[in-house]
Amino acid sequence: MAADPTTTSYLDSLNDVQRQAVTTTDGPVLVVAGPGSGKTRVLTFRIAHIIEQGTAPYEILALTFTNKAAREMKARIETVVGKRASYIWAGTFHSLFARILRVEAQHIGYPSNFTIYDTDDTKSLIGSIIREMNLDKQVYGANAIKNRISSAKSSLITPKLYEQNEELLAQDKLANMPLVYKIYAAYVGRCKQAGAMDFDDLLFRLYELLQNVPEVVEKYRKKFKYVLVDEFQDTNTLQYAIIKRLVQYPQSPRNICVVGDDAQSIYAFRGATIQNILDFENDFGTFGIKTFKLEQNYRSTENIVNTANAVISYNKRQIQKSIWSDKGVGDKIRIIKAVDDNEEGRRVADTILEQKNRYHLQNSDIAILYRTNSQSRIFEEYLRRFNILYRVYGGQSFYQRKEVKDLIAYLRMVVNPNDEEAFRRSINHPKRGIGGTSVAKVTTLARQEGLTLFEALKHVALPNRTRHAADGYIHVIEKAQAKVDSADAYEVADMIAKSSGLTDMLRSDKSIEGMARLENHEALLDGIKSFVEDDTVIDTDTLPDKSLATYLQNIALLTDADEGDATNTDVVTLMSVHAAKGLEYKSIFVVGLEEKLFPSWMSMDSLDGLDEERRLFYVAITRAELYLTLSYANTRYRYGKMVMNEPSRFLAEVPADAVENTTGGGRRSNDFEFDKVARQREHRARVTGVAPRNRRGTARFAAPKVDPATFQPSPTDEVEVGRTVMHLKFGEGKVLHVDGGTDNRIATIHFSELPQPEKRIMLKFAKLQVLD
DNA sequence: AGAGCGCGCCTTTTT
DNA sequence: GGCGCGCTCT
Repeated sequence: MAADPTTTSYLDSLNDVQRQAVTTTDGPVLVVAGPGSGKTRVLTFRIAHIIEQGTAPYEILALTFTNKAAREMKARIETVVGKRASYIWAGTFHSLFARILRVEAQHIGYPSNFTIYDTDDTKSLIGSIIREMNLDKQVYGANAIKNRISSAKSSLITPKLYEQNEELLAQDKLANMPLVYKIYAAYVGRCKQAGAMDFDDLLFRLYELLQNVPEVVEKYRKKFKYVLVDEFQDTNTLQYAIIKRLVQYPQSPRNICVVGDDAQSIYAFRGATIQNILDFENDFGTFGIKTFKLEQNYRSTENIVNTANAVISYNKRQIQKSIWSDKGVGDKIRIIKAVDDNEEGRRVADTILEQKNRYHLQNSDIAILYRTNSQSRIFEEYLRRFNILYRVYGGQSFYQRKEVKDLIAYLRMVVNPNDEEAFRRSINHPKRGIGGTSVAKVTTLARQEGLTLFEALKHVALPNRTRHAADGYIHVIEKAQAKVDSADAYEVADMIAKSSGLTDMLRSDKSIEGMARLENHEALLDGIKSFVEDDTVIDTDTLPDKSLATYLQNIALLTDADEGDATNTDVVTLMSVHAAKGLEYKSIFVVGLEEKLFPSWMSMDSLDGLDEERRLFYVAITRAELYLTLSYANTRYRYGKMVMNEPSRFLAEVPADAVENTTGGGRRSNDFEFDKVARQREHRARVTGVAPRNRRGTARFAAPKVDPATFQPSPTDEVEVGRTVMHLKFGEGKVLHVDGGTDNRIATIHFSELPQPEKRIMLKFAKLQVLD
């Protein structure tokens, strides 16, 4: 196709290697991309280029590591190719595969309403199995077994293969857990029976599907003309096997592009292997593989890039490349030495204030990165005292909170009554007098008769009073089930919140924590409501699905980082180094640089472990554009005990000439004074109950821009091109365009108050008031 | 069956 | 230091 003006304009903004990586669309391509080298630009332009050349967007599969990365990518492609971008199959492995499995589940004996078990469900189910097998749970730790099962699945090892694998059996014997293979088999059976898949199953079951059902694999091979994989260094054996299944077959065009950086591989702990990059070169070597190395770093100053290079050179095994920058030497790296974790927190907050003043930085230019999520607390404390707004990513997500999971358990029961973990969670919560003994009876009957727990509950012999309670529970679930096809997710959820007694139970708890729980409970209902009312078009090739089942599958794959940034965007970011991958900030603080913390004590006994920690440190420092500050404390509290730590070995690997000269220890004379005042303030806050809790608040769901009381939705046939309309959430907007079928009209509306003003709105769900 | 108390474990990192 | 689990008593 001849280059039209738009085509050339985006290609012009790339350097030579980038442009080649973009325009070499056909055949296998490996892009090795250093930090800040424009990897995302290449990926997005490449997809845009493929579309410009005439491929339909829905024929492109783009696998990213996080939902956020996928969303960003789509938004950026949209600026080149327009609205068509929304049809691209871009998302995480887990979310896109769940979407396929929902359609194809029947081929592998699963309902399309399958439940997704999260980590808690998995652990709890493994716990039940251990108990039922009468094993000592001191010896058989649920966590260890979960990891064992997870890595088996990630390496394509079924229970059957596990049982035949001498090496794995020997390892288990050595760990005093010779029966892991039996637990694994039982676990897989129970998941299947419950109509549930854990995170690994979303990959593994899809792999099985592609392996065993020819018409399905045909269908998706035909559908996906181009496949792209971001962060390829973090894929595991199973993920790569799926990719190969899709693109590696006779007569395949092998239009596969993987982008990655071996130096940024930080997920070996969950089965990711750099081996995939090497294998990729072998697997596609005979099919004219093209390799491009992006080595110019456009993000960071020379000081930062040189430091990163120096640090990573301590790792022996790596793909040769030389990352360079021409952004000038830049500021020296600062190192904060603190006597304890408190001082570390205070001095980091102090430095943030100083940088904001000196360099005119916004809060949003700054991030604090730590090795473990538990380190966030102390920084939160001092940022709060200094009146610096912040947001913590990671840790417990909203949907992991107990009170939220309690209501979700009921919703899961409604959608999939076979869901064993949802049953256990909801059966006696709120308390209705069905305790351990009764549940044990139910479980026994279920095992004997091969029934699900919910079925068994209906038939099991129980004392009168308990029988009555059980019938009440069954009624709550079944009444909601009767409604689930005719009502939307919110109506069902609202009904069950009341009929289960959950709302009443939370209302009666007047303690501060109780009120926070009630708030979260209500926030969940609000969230479901906005899911139902959300009338923007996301995946236009499928009709919007407001069912409870869809809602549940959506939230199961949400992580904390995906949740709304809607309210206040000028905040300092706090997160783990892992969560920071792919992001960049003008100023970065890497904190807690101590032996046994960073590198983690868990990884210190192996060279591979240490290498991965070093790559993690490499990822951390390469997030910085202009300013990099490293900090450590000589002592800190861990499990309530004071521990002493040596400074991290990684600090010694930072070149001395890149570091700012700090003469004289750096203690300020008023440090102690400040401490005293601050402590008193903190104490007062605790006593009066104003102490900050619930760090993420409930504002996660965007507040309506319009007063709902005066808002009057107009009939949708009044929505026409050129009219000014009011939307409950997006405010005032102008209708640019209306399309779609008669029974599904879609309006394109420009909302001037939004950062991305153009929205596509489905009129059949729309809440719009026509103003003139 | 449920409330209350003490013990022990936890902390890597995430979809 | 805090949470979850199990034991014991009612």
